[in-house]
Amino acid sequence: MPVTIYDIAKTASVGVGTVSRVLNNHPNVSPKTRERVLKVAHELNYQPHAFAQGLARKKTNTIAAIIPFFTNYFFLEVLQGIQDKILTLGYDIMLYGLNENDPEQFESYLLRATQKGRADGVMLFSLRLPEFFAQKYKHINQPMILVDCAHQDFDSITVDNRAGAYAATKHFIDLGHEKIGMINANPISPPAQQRFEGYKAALTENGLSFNQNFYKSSKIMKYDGFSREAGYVSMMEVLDLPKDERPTAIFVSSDVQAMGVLSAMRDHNLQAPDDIAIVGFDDIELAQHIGLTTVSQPMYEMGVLSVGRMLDRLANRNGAVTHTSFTPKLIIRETCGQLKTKLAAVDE
Amino acid sequence: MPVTIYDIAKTASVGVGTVSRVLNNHPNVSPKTRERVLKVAHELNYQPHAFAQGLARKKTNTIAAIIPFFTNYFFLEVLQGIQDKILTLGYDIMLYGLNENDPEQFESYLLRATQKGRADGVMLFSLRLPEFFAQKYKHINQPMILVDCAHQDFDSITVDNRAGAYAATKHFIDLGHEKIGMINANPISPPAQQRFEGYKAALTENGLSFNQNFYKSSKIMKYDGFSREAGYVSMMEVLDLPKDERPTAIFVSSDVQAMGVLSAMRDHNLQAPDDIAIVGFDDIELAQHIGLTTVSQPMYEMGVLSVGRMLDRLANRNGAVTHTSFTPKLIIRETCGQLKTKLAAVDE
DNA sequence: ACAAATAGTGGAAGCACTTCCAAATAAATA
DNA sequence: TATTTATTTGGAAGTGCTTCCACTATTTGT
Repeated sequence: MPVTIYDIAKTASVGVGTVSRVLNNHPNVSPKTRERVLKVAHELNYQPHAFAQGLARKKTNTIAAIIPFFTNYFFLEVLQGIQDKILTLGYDIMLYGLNENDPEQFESYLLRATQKGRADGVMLFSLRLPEFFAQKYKHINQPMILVDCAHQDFDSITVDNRAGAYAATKHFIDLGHEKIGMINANPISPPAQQRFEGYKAALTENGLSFNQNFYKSSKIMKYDGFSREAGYVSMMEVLDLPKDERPTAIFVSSDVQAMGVLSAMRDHNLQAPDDIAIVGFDDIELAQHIGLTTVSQPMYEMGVLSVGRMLDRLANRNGAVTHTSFTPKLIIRETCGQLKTKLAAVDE
Repeated sequence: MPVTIYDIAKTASVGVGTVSRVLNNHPNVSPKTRERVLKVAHELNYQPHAFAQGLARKKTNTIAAIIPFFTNYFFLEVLQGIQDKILTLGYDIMLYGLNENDPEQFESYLLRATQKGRADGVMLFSLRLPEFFAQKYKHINQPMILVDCAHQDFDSITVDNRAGAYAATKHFIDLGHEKIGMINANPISPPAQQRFEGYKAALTENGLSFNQNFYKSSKIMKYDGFSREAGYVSMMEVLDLPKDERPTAIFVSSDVQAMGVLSAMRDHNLQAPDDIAIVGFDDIELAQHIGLTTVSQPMYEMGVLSVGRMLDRLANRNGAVTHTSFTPKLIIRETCGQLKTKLAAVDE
């Protein structure tokens, strides 16, 4: 039933080699034969068998993507970038979506994605690569590129969390704030650490000192503390402080957390930016709906770029490992407020 | 370099047939041989070649999913359901994500997903299947199952839009509203039509008449009018009406649109539910953050079920076509307000 | 017109597996 | 113990394609 190149060969009275050559645009086949074969192929409604091609070519034309489906939808836009780029290049995407932060499931996906003959390469998103796996994997001749996470032995594309956090904090300083706090996710997460560093650097490099009372990090493990609940809890702690000991502005390490922060404020009948100014991080879709000032990452571009890296790597397996970092940019909306002086003028 | 079953066969001094039998848990292989082969396979760190298996078995163990990435993130949760279910079954997912509503891209994905030897079946999400393709496809012996869309010739899993809209509208009626409006997406979209029908039915079956002035449908083509902008524009029209001619409650055909509706209200210094009560449809993540009453679809379950259908179909290609419909349920939050009488008592 | 180079072609071998068939071995029956 | 039956086993054939090698047909040069 399914038509193969043998059927074409027979019908067009040529050899299978010739058919293959025509189909793959190899030179060295006369125009008349080429045309005849093409005609027959079309008439028979021929479709190449993907797996057979893959087997013979030792190439799957597929790349695997392991993506955390939970938290912040960061991946979604990156995925869109990848999608657009990759399909124009004739590759397909094999999707492995983690629904929760389960190391076992992660590993099983990793194993599966890296199975021989399944995909030409794998892309890993926002997931910490277990060291033992990295070691094991290095010897396999299959490229892996890391997006929003890093490992010295593999190509990576990341966002400069430190710079983003710095920009957010600096913005508060420029607005005239002096009591600037931060609500962080769980510090075991590298991005959380980096964002904290940026925050601290902005403070100290601009003549403000780091005040432990204004800094809350989460101990919640789920989603590494990048959750609405974590933000809520931390903000509640902040609001336990007497009114005049509270920070006047808070940089929150993610937009989802900022959602929780905002809820906590509402529960205390407080408003951003009037009572406390807020800046988030990520620029999830929600952010624009609620007017959250936040730090935006060029997600789509990261996706596109990561595909480029993958192809480079596929073409040249032994090139030097590269690490690319994008600088995120501050998107100013309502929750950060305006210049303090201006505000004061209006208020009083 | 890569180890094949021949390597195992040689090392274990058995034939390749035996190796294959062991690896596939066929009976008729003595315990000792089985053990020996297994041991060697493990020592050599053997991994079966996915494509070679696929070719020989005439089965890819992959299913393709064509999904619109744009609008309402409905698909995301469905995808999670699919993901969880499918991987436990040993299948992989090939992802084809449409970034925009581009028929050409859609068709190219469709072609690709249905390519011979690429996937065992394809799942189509929220996408209208072109009739010519349906006809063409029917003859291919590859299952296709439709999620959130339908076609008589293929299995489908949908949501009962009519029932959902009915429930939303009925809720307003129960709350005592009499001037109940609807802001709809573009009526060319089947779900939009169905939701409109449900709205209308609820009205007429409960002694209220349909008032053309309270109904606004969108002419916007982008996303079939399921967008924030569309909602905003329609609501602005509504708000052009003199205050006492406006509806007191509005059912909006999607949550994204409801976002726009709410913005429009804010721009007029109006609040839900105090000034106008609002109910949406979809229950996107946003909805709970902003307290939007809405109609929720069992998305995860739909994903899980769709995988089940796919496997059934894979096992029995000639069974009767099935159409499953889920009844969505009303999630009551803040934007719909409370009983009119109660409200009045508080207000005055 | 003839040799030498080139273009075009058929088909075998290989890709890494599964599966079937026949042969060999072991177990069970008489 | 001889014979039948059941269990194991090796390996060839097949899956649909690419690629290489040898061979033929066509040009080109002289």
